[in-house]
Amino acid sequence: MAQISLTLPDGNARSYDAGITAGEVAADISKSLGKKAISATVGGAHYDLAWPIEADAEIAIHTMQDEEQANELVRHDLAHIMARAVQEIWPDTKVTIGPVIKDGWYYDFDRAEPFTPEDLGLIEKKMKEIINKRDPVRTEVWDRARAVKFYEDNGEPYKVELIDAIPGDEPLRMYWHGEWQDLCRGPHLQHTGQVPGDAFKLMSIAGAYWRGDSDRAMLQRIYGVAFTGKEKLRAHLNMLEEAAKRDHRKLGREMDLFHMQEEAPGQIFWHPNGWNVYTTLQDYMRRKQRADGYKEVNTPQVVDRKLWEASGHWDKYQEHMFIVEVEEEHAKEKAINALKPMNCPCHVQIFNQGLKSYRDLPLRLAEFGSCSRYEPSGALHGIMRVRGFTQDDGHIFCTEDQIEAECAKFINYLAGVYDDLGFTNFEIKFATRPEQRVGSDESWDHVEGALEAAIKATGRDFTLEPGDGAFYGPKLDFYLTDAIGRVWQCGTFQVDPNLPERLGATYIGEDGAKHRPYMLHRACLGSFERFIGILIEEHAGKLPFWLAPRQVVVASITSDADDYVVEVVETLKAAGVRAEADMRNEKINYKVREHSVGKVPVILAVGGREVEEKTVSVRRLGDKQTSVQPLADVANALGLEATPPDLR
RNA sequence: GCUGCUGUAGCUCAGAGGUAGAGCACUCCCUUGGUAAGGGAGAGGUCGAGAGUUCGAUUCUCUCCAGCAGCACCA
Repeated sequence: MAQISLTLPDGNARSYDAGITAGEVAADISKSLGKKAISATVGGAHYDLAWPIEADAEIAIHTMQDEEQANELVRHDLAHIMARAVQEIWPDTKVTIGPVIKDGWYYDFDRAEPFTPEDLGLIEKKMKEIINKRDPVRTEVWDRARAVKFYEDNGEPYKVELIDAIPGDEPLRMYWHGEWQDLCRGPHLQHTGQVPGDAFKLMSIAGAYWRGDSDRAMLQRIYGVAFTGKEKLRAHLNMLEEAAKRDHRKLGREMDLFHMQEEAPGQIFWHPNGWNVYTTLQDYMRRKQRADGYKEVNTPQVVDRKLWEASGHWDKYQEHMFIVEVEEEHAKEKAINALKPMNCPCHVQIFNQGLKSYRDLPLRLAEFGSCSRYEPSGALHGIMRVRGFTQDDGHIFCTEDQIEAECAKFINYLAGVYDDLGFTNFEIKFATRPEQRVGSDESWDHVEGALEAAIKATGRDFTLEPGDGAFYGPKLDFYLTDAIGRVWQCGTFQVDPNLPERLGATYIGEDGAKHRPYMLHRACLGSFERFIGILIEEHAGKLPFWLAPRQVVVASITSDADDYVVEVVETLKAAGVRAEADMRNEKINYKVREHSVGKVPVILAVGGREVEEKTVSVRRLGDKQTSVQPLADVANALGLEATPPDLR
C-alpha cells in the first residue's frame, strides 16, 4: 500500500496509507477531535470526512467552531433534509437542485400543488424529526449509466437531465441522508443529528425557472436560513427586521418624499420634500460635472422611430419602449415615435452638428436625461427600478488613445461623488468581451487593456466578469447595496465604437481626413431615482444635513415664545438653512416625536429661558441629549453644514 | 413576463353572504405643557375595477389592474 504524507496546520507531517479518510486522520490525531470533526480542507478543497485521500496534501480538520465550513455543511445538509421532508410529506414531488446561498439555502421542487405558508411549518416540523433521528449520511461514487438508470426508475427526470448536463465522463457522487438519496457534489456531515435543530428557519416560497431559463418549467423554490447556533439565527432575523425599517418605500412615506399610484406604474410622484432632495442632488451633480469638464445639453423626449432604427434599438428593444403614435389629418402616414429610452443617439446628433476637429476631443456632453422604458411588470421595485427615470448621463467622444485617461478621470470623479454622498464602499465589475461581438480582437485587446490600466491606476479592487461586456465594447459597472443586501448597479462606464459608426459620427484628424470617434457612455449616479432610493436606505432616512429636505424645525415650548420662534427661523433661513416653525398648541414631547419620525435632523426647542438668553436648545436626530447654545453660533454652524460639500 | 401571496379610511390593520370597525393621522374644543404620543368631541370608506352565482356580494367564482417576494429581464 502506497504511503502518503499529510501536513497539519501546525507544520507537522504524518504518514498514512493512501486512501485514508479525513475522518480517520482526525480520530488518529485525537479521540476528541475524531468526535468533533465535521469536515476537512485537503489541498485547498473542502473534503467530506468519508472521502479517501490519495496523495500528499496539507490537511486541516474542521469542527463546528470553523464558521465558514460549518455554515456550508449545515446549510447544505439542511437542503437535503428539507428535500427529504418534502418528499416524505408529498411523495409525488420531484426534486431538482438545492444549493447553499448567503445565510442559507434553497431547494427547487416540481409539484402540481403550490406550497402554502402553512406548509412551511409542516416541513420544518418534519425536518426537526429527521434531525432528531440522527440518520447516518452515506456517500458512494457511481458510474453514470447506473445513476441515470436509478433516477429513471425513481421517476426523477430533473436529476437525469442534470447528469446529462455534467460535462465529461467522470463518475458521479451520490449521497444518502438515511434512506433518502440525492445526487450531490458534497461534502456533508456524518449524520443528520449534527445539524443544529434550532438554528434554521424556512423563510419563503417563490417561483423559479428550471435551470434559470424563462422558456422552461416554473418550479417552486423554498428558501431557508441557517446558522451554527440559535443566537446567530436570532441575530439574523433581528437584522432583517431592522433592515425592513430602512426600506425606502416605507421611509419615503414617513418622510413624505414621494408616492406612486396605479395609474402610473413605475413612475414617481415627487412630493415637496422628495423633490427637494432630488433638486439638491441635481444641483450638486451639475456643479460637479461642470467642474469635471462636461458641457450640459438637453434633448427631446419624443423621437421618431427612424432614429431608433438607425441606432439599432428599434430592432432589439422595441417591446421595452413606450411607443407614441401621432395621426395627423393631412399626413400621408402616421408618425410613429418612441419616448426616448436612452440619451446616447440624441447626443450623437449634437456631436454631428457641424464639423468636429480632433482639437475638440475629448468632447464631454452631459445631460440629466429623462428616459422611459417599458420595464416588465415584475421588475418594478419602489423607486429603484422604474419606468420613468432620469440618468445623470454623459457621453465622451474621444480617440482610442484618450480612453484610458478618460476612464481614470471618471473613476476618480465617481469616487469623489460617492464619498460626498456617504458611500465609501462600492464594487467595481469589469465586464470583458462576450462571445457575440463586433470589432477586431486587436481593438478589444487595446480597449480592455486601457480600462484595466485605468482601474489599476486608481488602486481600487475590481472583479472580472469575463464575457459580460456589451457586444460593442467592454464596460465597468459600479454597484451599491440596499438595506437587505440586494446589490444595485448605479454607475457605469462603457466603451462604444459601434454607435458612432451606425450614426455616422466623424471628426477631422490632424491628417485632414475624417475619422471615427469612440463614444464612452458613462453615468455616475445611474439614475436619480435609484440613487435616492439607495441613499435613503444607506442612511436609514437620516440623510446628510445638506441633502435633508427639512433641516431644522424650531418648536415652541409655550406660546409666549412664538415671536422668538419666528426670529430664529428667519435667522436660520438667512444663514442658508431650510428651517420651519412649529408653533402648534402641542406639548414639546409630541413635537419632538413627530419630527423625529419625520427624520428632521435638528430640532430647536425654545421656551421662556431661550427667549431670555437668545439661545436655542439643540436636539440632533438620534441623540437623547440636548444642549443650549447661543442662536448666532447655531445659525453659523448649521449654515456651514447646510452647504453642499463641494462648496465648503 | 412567470410562480405564489396581497388589495377594507391618509397610514397600520381587524371583520363578516344581510350594505363596516380600531389605533394613529386630520378638524374643532379644553390644556401653556421643557425634549419620542395630554384630554375630549367630530369628520372621514362605491371594502382595487368589471362580470358572474345569489332574494341579497365588500365577503363566493372568474377576468383584469396594481402591489409584495422570488425567478427571468435590465440598451
